[in-house]
Amino acid sequence: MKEYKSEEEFLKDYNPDEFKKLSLTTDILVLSVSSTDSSNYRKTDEKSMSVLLVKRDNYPFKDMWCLPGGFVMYDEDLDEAPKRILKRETNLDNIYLEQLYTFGNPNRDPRMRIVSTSYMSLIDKNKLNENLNKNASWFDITLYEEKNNLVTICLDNGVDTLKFSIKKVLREETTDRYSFEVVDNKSIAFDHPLVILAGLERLRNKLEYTDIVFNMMPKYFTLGELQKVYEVILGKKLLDPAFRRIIKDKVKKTNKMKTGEGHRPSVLFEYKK
Amino acid sequence: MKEYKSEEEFLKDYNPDEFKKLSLTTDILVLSVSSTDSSNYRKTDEKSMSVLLVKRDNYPFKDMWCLPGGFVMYDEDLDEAPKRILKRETNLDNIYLEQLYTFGNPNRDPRMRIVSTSYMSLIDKNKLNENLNKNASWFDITLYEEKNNLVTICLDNGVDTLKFSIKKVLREETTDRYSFEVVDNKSIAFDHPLVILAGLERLRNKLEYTDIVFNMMPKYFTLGELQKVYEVILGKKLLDPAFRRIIKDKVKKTNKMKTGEGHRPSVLFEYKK
DNA sequence: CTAATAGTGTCTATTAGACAGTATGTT
DNA sequence: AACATACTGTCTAATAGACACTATTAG
Repeated sequence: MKEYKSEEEFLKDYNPDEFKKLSLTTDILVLSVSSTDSSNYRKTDEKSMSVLLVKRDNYPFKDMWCLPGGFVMYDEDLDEAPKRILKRETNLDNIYLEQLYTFGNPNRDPRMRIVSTSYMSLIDKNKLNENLNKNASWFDITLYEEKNNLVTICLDNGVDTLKFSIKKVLREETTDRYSFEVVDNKSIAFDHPLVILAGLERLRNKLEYTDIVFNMMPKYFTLGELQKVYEVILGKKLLDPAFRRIIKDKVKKTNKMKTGEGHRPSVLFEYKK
Repeated sequence: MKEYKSEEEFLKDYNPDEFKKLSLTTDILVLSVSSTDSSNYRKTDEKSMSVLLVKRDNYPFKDMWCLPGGFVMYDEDLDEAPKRILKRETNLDNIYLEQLYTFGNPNRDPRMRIVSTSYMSLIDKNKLNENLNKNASWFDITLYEEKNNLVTICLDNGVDTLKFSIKKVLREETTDRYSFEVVDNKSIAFDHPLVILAGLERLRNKLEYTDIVFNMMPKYFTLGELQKVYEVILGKKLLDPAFRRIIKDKVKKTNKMKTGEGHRPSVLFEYKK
């Protein structure tokens, strides 16, 4: 190994191709909450989680649905890539984004070696007024609970239904060593089932110890609405008094009311930092 | 854009250099617990967190300390790279590893664009019997609590003392959007202060809802030892009865005892899955 | 005996879970 | 009036925090 006298000298002589380079992409799991209009005028809307998918118009996985994503540019900050792509797909800026996980199986893309850093984004759907890219669509998420470490996720946009299963595999003798394996997937491209599952779990965990949920809420909301969002993320019903105790320090009462719902009006709240 | 009839045809024609490729490395935060012998023969050893650093023998950052790491090979699974590097540095297999975060600032490495996926590893130091690589050394960690979002970390291996500070910066109006910025660092290479801080926080959080801590423990341990490990990770004292309530379902009593400590002997426990 | 840690009993304070009740709009 | 949700009071169960006490070894 040659000896250098200074970092400058070393850098001048450095061969950047000593190790074969690879490609880096980013995939964005955009999550939101959907309301499905109730048939009964009195009943409040049912809510469900939804994820933004785009239809691939080119190979590989042509005509399949996948998470929005793209290549990270050589000079681009890793955190900027998902922002750029989100802007392209939703025409929105300043959206909540957090890094989820980096997937690096050598065979995850048929083209070549591509490592992908996934991000999770939470948005309030009401913010996009017809700004959605034409090839993008919201899919409602149904998560079937795990029997012997198998999770099945069903996505539905009213036209297409995508269904896949993921198996949680204990790898070694050490504690806390799970890997996830897609066992049944003909409907969604790449390893995106893993991204979706990882994101849903992250969201569920962060719900209790962060204020992350307010990124999915409009500025003003009723506690009933907020509770329904909690319930759909956690996948279980909550008792009213318990829920109100938990969130009482996170929200601020306004003097606005939501009326015209076929029942007693409710006070609108806003997020209190 | 050319139309292809099949994925095979597309792949045959695919230009892998459409986007400029980059390099991917991995950095491993190896954490363990150190005991510093007490002067008083009766007193139990003080414990502290420790991190494994290696001295760089080449540019860039020549002669500075940094986390063990290296390039991810083109054909290598991302998860395999840290295993390989850990084997090289500690000669140990089957060690707990989890992915931490991927750092992708374009200027984080002076050589070229290098994105780095960091991993956290937890080990029981007793497992390495002189197997440590010569250029590697354990540094005790002291974490000075944050005043106005500033964290200072001090690392000490008995010879060198490394000190740096990290500032937590609220980025935008959205909830839960922090970025971290190294404000004072002349002692440790790359953006490794961020990796260390991220890992310590991850460990602290996971302590309460996982069994991750047992990766740092020997097969048999006393509850006093386990409690000291909890205390050094959390940075605060715990009350005995409360601690024993919390871990009672995670440990199994053995019929072994630890004696000769200058005070009442204690029962040895082992991890119960 | 003393110093030091091991280990337990119990009281209290806080938090979580459950249920029942009252309130108030729309149709 | 009936329905559906809004909102609250209160009891109980479970958990967390605190303190005090006993136990047991080496020296």
